[in-house]
This record gives sequence, structure tokens and C-alpha cells, in this order.
Amino acid sequence: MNRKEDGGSACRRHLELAVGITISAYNSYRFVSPVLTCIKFDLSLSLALTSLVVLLTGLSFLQFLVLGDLQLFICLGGASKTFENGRVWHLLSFWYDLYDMVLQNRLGYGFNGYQVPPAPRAARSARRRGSIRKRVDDNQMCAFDLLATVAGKLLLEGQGSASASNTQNGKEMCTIVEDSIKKEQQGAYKTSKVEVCDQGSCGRSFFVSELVSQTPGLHHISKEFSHAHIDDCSGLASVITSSDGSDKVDSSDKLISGKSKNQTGNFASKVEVASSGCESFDGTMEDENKEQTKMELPKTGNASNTTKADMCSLDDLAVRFRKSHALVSLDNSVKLPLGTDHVHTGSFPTCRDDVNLVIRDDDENSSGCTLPSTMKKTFRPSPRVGDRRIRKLLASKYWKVTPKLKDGEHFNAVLSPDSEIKPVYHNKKTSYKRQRSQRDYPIKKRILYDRSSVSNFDGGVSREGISSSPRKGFSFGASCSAATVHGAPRAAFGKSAGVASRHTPSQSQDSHVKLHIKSFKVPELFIEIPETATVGSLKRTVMEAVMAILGDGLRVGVLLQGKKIRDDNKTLLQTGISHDNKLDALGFSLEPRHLQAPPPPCHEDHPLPLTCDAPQPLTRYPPAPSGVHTAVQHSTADALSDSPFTKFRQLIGLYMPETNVEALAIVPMKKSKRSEAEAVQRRIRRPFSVSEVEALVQAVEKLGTGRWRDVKMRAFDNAKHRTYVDLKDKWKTLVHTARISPQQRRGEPVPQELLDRVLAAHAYWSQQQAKQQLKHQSETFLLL
DNA sequence: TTTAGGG
DNA sequence: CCCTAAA
Repeated sequence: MNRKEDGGSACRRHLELAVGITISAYNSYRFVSPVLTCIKFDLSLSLALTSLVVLLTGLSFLQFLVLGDLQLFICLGGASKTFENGRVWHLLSFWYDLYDMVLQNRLGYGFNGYQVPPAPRAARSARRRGSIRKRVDDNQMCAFDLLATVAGKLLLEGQGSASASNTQNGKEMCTIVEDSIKKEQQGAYKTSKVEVCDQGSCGRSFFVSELVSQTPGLHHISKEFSHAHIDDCSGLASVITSSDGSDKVDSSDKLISGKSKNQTGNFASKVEVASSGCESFDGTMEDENKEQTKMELPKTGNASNTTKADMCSLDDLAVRFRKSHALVSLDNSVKLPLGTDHVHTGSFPTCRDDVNLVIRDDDENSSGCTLPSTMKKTFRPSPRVGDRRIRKLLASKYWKVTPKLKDGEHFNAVLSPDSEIKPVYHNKKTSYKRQRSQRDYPIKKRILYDRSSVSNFDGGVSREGISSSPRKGFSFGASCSAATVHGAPRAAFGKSAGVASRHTPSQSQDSHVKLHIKSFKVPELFIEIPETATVGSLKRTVMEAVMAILGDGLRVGVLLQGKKIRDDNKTLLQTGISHDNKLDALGFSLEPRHLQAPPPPCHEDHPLPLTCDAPQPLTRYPPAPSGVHTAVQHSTADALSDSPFTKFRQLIGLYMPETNVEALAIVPMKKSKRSEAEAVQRRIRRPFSVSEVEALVQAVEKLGTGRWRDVKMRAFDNAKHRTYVDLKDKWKTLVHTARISPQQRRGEPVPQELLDRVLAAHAYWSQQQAKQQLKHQSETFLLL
């Protein structure tokens, strides 16, 4: 429950329940989240980075829904979707947290502690930065960091000069920035700049492109993100090792100074890059979509003869050099094995600002993707800071698989034990040296998550899904399997690396990455519970909220004292909720609704396979669009076409009209106004089958229309869900049906023969009843 | 609880 | 299917 401070309600107490429910107020529950069990993200991506991004996006969307406050424009496999209405903060912070979680590998991290900033504030980035850095390896820089910072700036500025800014201004700002940057570059710094144009259709699997939104800030942020992403993809620079570790730098400042040093030429004389992604980059651009790529290489004395690749690598190297300490260490000698010429010392300084844009696609085809000129520049709060940030960004360590490695070159993804993810391009000849630790475990062209490596987690990242189907673009699926996680759920991500290397089958393996989140928490579902609430009503509320967020396919289980209890709505609805500390006992879990879901690997962990009285699905709240309720299946290789993908599409909003988004976002928050009566769940409608009708008719023929209890016992004794009232009602409707014309009848047609019998029986027993009545009356009369 | 009926 | 008066 760290990081949980609620400014607005100090009086709230936060208790973390075993199943992930936090009670924050006396009569309200703060569902830090129902535990989401077994949500699988199946990514057939060539890049782990991309996977991550997608994953984050998917998850962030959850957050988004809950918070309902962000706008994001995402191009996903060609389809784009805009999420409106919001502040970037939420998403950013969520990313942040996720990033944190993923890379930092914090044990027991859930989303429970997550607190949404009441309002955008610049402080966040700073704040986070500090904490994160300490927590982490110090090496961890990430795009998110940058994003957050930029976002903060933008938001602040946007607020400051808000009124003046609109879409137009955004563009202007962009331009201005760009200009300034250009000048800057052309001026003091030599830069290698790559302009890529044409966005969209790059065939990249995932690409966060510009925001079309009205929010300038978002636009910029988006760009930043693109940069991050892309750059990351370009992540060539593998390892520049240094013989002397003395140069390790830990802070940005130092890095900067390092750079200065570099600029002055005191620096590395040799740069060694095994295989830089630049190569692939170039090749791709050429053979790919024939996108226009323009590279502007300022002809500076030293760099004049450098090739594109060189520049690229240099850039990267430089950046990485300054940035990722863990990855790159300073050395007196740096080699550039790109097969290209060597770079002179002088060229290094070049890299300084640039970063403009090396856009690389992670896609196997890494197409040179392009950004409109307006997107070329990243927003910079200040030149200096921007620089730094960008560098950080560039240095962010994600891992990626580069498709176009040359023979003998292997890409090594390294997931260090401390969750560091490092891209390592490894050349046969030039293997990199590891200075800092032995934690680099190269694996070939593949990113593996080993379950065993995350054994301490409830769930881990499963590696089973790692297969590759490059070119498939990517598919994303989420599937759920029955699993109830006991104890605080933890999202586990690559915890270690070492093991990964063991599972390095063949290089021919696809780069299909499957991330498996066994459980995570839906952050901040806030549900107020009226005093009169019952467990059942609460459950229903939870269900609604969950469904609003995740769509159909899930059911909510009720846990008492950590144990799953039989889900009997009737009982639950009558079970009040004590508002004292006994709340701890109550919990909820999310489970897949369909029964055919294969039991999850973790099944044994569960107390009971979920039991449900009725085989039929529970009523959906809200009603899901047709098709949505298709059973969630375990993702398979072709998740694209199947429900998992559908699921994902739901997640990312393709599923619901945007008009609903806002509502959805609000739903979980305040929905308690309804009367308790309304909160009581209505029984599921179970149309009578023909055979049931027949049984009913037969029984009534025998027993008459006034002995429903007997009818029930006689013909429906084992049909628990059919009460005698139900039978009576059905008879009523049957009679009505029989009397109306066939055209007016609806539902499953009842054989006319049965209807005739219904009328006959009805007539007969009505007559009998009348007789009985007369008799009774006469008897009474006689008595009088 | 069961019937009977209206909603 | 729900709700309930009435038995």
C-alpha cells in the first residue's frame, strides 16, 4: 500500500484485503481492484519492446477506463483509435507504474497503491523520478519518464497559456520548437538527423503517433512517445564497454558532463559496436515501404565521411554512452565495427542533440517510419532538459529483436535479474564485455521469460507463448482462465534473466512473445456501498463495474475470509454487509465465465474451481454487444482472429462506442444511488424448452391448474430453478399463447399440439374449478 | 408456504 | 419474471 495518499480523504483507512480489496471508507469500498485473474496478453510481436508497449497500452486502458481521463491516439496494427477526454497524467502515471513494475520487478507490487493524481502537476515527474531512480538500478531510464516529464510540462504550460492554445497553437508550438532545434543543431552542434516521413501505414505493429486531439500537449507527448518507441527500436548500440569503470556515471548530470567531455574530444577513441541496428534500419527503409527517408547529415569535418549507418550508430552510441551506464560504459576506446569506417573522435559530439529522429520500426520489417515534420521535434521544456530527457529516452533499455541482423550477428535480449532489460547486439567476433555484473545473459533472437525465474510470484510471465510469427503484425489477446489468486495478487514480470538463456531453442523461433499476467489489480474502482447493501448487491456492483471495464466474459466470485463461497445470489442478496472491521472478510475475484476454459496452470492454488449453480451465464451488466460474450479462450497463435483479440479490442476501446467511454469511466465511481431494490439482481430469464412445456402440460392435465406445488414436484422436482410460481406463470403464458394467433407468438415455437392440450386442459380444469367453486358456495350457503 | 393475479 | 395479497 505504498504510495497511497489520498489528499482528499485523510480519514479513510486503507486496508488491503487478501483478495485485493481495499476499504477506504466506512460505507464505501475502494476496490483497488477486484483481482483480475489470469489475463493473458498474447503478443505476436517481434519486439519485446513492442510487446511491452502494447501491454502497457492495454493495461493503461484499464486505468483509463477507470479514471476516464486521458486521450491517446494509438495506431494499432493499422487501426487507430482515439481515446478522448482526459488528462495525460493518468495514463502517464500508469505507465509509470507499470514500467516500474515491469522493470523494477518489485515484489508484491500490485496496483493497489496506485493513486491517481488529483490534477496534473509537474511535481509528479520529478517526484517519481527520484523515487524510481533510487528504487531502480539507477540505470533505468525510460520513455515513460520522459513522457511524464514532458507531459507535466505541457500540461502546466497548457494551463498557463491555456486559453491561447488550441490545436493550432499546438502546431505552432511544434514548429517553433522545431525551428529552434534546427537552429540549434545547425549551429553549435553537429547533428545527424534522419527525417522520415510518412506515418501510419508503416506496417509497424505498434506505433503511437501523433495525437489528433485538440490538446497540444498530448500531441507532443505522443510524439515523444513515438520517439521513445522508435528510438528504442533503433536500439542498436549494444554494448560499448570500457576498460575502466571509473567513468561510470550515475546521474543525468554526470552524463551530461560526460558528454561535454566527449565533445571536447577527451573521450573515447574507439567505438565498438557489434552490429548496430542501423544496418537493419537502413536496409529496411530501402526495401520496405519505400518510404522516403531523408537523412541530413551535417557535414562536419569529422563526420563528413561517415555513412548513414555510422551516424546512426554514433548517435545511438553517444546517446547510450551518456545514458545507459549499465549498458554502456565509458571507455577510452570505442570501436565501431559496423563494417563501416570508423568514426573519428570528433564525430561524437555530433550526437548531442539530434536524436531528432531515428525512427525505426520494430517490426521485423522495420520500416522506416515516418513522422510528419511537425513530429520531428520533440517538445522540449527547455533545451537543456530536453536534451537530457531525450537522451534518457534514447538510452532507455528495452529489448528488441532486430530482424535484419546479418549472419553471425545475434541479437541478445538480456533480462537481467534485476529486471533490467537490455538490448544487446552481439557480434560473433565482438562480444561485449560486461563490466558491471554478470547479469547479462544473451539469448538469441528471442526473449524468454522463464516461469521458474519468477517462481516467487503467484503468476509469472509465462514463456510458453514465445513463438514467433513475424510479419503477423501483432495480435493481442487477453484471455482469462479460472483462477483465484489468494493473497495479494502480484503482477509478475520478467524477474530474471539468467534462466532465459537456458531456453534458447533455435534461432528460427519466431519472435512471438507472450506475456502472461496471472493477476493484476484494476486500479481504483471506487464503489460506494449503501448501508443497506448486501453482499449480493455489492457483488453485482462489482460485476457491473468490471464488465464496464473489461467487457463480458467474466464473473465475479465472492470470497469470504479468503475462501470462495458458493455463489448463490439469493443468499448473497440477503447477506448484509457489516460495516465494521469485518469487512476484511469480504473479497471478490474475477473469473472467466465460461466453463470450458481449461484450468490454468495455477489451478492447484485455488481453493475451489469456481462453482456456479446455474450453467447459464449470469445476466450481463450492462448488456454486452453481441459477440462480445463469446467465450474467452486461451490465446493461441492466431489470437488475431479470435476472441482474445476481440477482448483486446474491447480493451482498447474498439468495442465500445466512444460516447460510452465517459460513462464507463464514471460507472465504477458512483453508481450507488440506486435503491437497494434495484440493486437486487433479477433472476435470469430461462425460457421454457418444448420438453419442459410438455412436462408441464402433462402434469397440469393430470393435476389441474390449482396445484402448482404438486406440479412442481411431479414434473420439475429436479429443476431447481423452476419454482411453482414459475410453472404457474408459464402455464399462464401458455394459455395466452395458445389463444393468440401463431403470428403473434414469439420465442421458441411451441408445437400446436401442446397448445391445444393446454387449452383443453385449461378449459377442463377451469370448469372443474368452477364446479368446485359452486359446490363450495353451495355448501357455504347450505351451512348458512 | 402456497395460490392467484396483476405488473 | 417479479411482487404480493390472501388463503
